[in-house]
Amino acid sequence: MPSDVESPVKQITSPYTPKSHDENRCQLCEVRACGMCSDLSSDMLADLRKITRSRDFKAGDLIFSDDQPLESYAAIKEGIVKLSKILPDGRQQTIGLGFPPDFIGRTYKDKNTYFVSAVTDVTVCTFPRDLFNAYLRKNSILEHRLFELTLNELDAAREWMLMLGQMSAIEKVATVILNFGEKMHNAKVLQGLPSDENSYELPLTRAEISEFLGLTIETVSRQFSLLKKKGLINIRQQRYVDILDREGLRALSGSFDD
Amino acid sequence: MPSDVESPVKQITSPYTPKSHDENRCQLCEVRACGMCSDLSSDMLADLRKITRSRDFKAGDLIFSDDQPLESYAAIKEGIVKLSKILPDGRQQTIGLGFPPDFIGRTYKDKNTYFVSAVTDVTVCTFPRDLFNAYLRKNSILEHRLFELTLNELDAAREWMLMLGQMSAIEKVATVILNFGEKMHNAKVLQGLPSDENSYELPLTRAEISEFLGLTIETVSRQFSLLKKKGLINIRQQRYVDILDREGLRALSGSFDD
DNA sequence: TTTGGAAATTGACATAGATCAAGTGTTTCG
DNA sequence: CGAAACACTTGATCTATGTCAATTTCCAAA
Repeated sequence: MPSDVESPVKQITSPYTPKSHDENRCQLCEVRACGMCSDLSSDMLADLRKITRSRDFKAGDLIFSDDQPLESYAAIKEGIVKLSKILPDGRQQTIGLGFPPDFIGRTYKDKNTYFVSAVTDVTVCTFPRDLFNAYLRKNSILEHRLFELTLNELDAAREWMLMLGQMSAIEKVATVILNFGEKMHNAKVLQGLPSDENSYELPLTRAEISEFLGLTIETVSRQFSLLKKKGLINIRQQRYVDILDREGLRALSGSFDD
Repeated sequence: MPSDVESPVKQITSPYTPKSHDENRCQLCEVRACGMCSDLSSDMLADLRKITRSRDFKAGDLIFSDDQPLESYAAIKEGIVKLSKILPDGRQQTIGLGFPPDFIGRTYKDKNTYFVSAVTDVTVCTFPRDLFNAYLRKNSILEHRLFELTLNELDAAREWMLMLGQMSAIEKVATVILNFGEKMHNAKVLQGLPSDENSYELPLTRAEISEFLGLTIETVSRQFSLLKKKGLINIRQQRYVDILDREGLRALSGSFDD
């Protein structure tokens, strides 16, 4: 339990990096087909595009804070973000991760109840809060899509609650190794890159994994070593994971094998 | 860790208890003003009423299972339900509680990923799945309202994640005592009953509280005794809580005092 | 009113994971 | 290239919570 309250992020970034209103921006968008815009007609997309800006963040940057009024929402085009909550004494819990094409920000509220920060370098498409909410109220196709994405997020949050409340350290770690593998694989496929499902670079440091699992760094590290000793995984240069025995991992993860 | 996999509920209930299509049912509904129907015009309400049925459950009854196809959704009119997930080896985690006027069921999916069971005797208003989804797609006012309710549920789920991941046993118990007090107070006010915010009947048994907090019955019991010894609460007949020192409780709960 | 059973409490002990401390790799930057 | 900074690992303890077991309290049915 840390004694001093530290910000979970390195710095707060500068305002909008204005970019030209490239007419083709949405057509070229990495997440056009699968994200929040996937059901929109070209006309609707053209409307929405008028209020969007592309914006870049460096790894570690704060994207949204939990205390300042939210100026905009965002859709992740590239990179990974984490959502986290912090207790008055500084204890921190990661409550979700965002991958492309996730939407971030609390629609219909002017504040988030959590921090959003960049885990890797990140590119997002931003929407000014009030304009976006107004547009959302008028466009029920977009609202429907966002509703679906929110339902998925709720399902995921509840899955993590089961993990946080009931799983042992080894089960938690086995679960994230499997989960991250899947996420990283999807992200690569989305980018059109080749990807081996059984081999990937860990997107989070041990410290970040421990914040996510509700454990300490040391415990996470010990579980990695244990899984390695059992021959279920291999780790190269601390950050590259090879899954050697997927079924064994899944059995250890305590979850259903679906 | 229990060795045998037990159903988290006593029994599965019989099918619909048909009731007459009372024209006034919706007007008289306990949760007309604050629930999912709150924004609907009388015309819309009349449409929706045609597909609804009122249905009663006894404490302990299973309402929705996580493995059978979902036949209907429901809105809670009276009573308390719990949502829970279960691991293959029987470990169970309560992932949410439902009070009037909450909506239950996974919209746009034909299965829940969790169990819903009655904690107390419960009365709900049910909607056949396919008819409701179809109606929802046509009525963006209703969909908007449900979206809002879902966003609130997501906020709540994330709040619990912080608790599950970071809080100590005493903090967890202090937090639920405060939370349940608020919930029970709201429920009473909604019913037009008198209510003392500092004195209420616990809706859950120690076993249910422990499933909610990711602790054991014994640990929960010990924390209750400890809070009593510290003079922060009093407990009568095991189920009635008096909050004697709200500020002290809140300080112990580790949360912000908002 | 008594009695049986469920729910809750309490105690003694075991242990998973936290904490504290001392390393070893890995990357960055002068 | 070397040194500093950071990320990770490993070991030795400590402690909060789980586990097992024995009561006690409460409530319902006879």
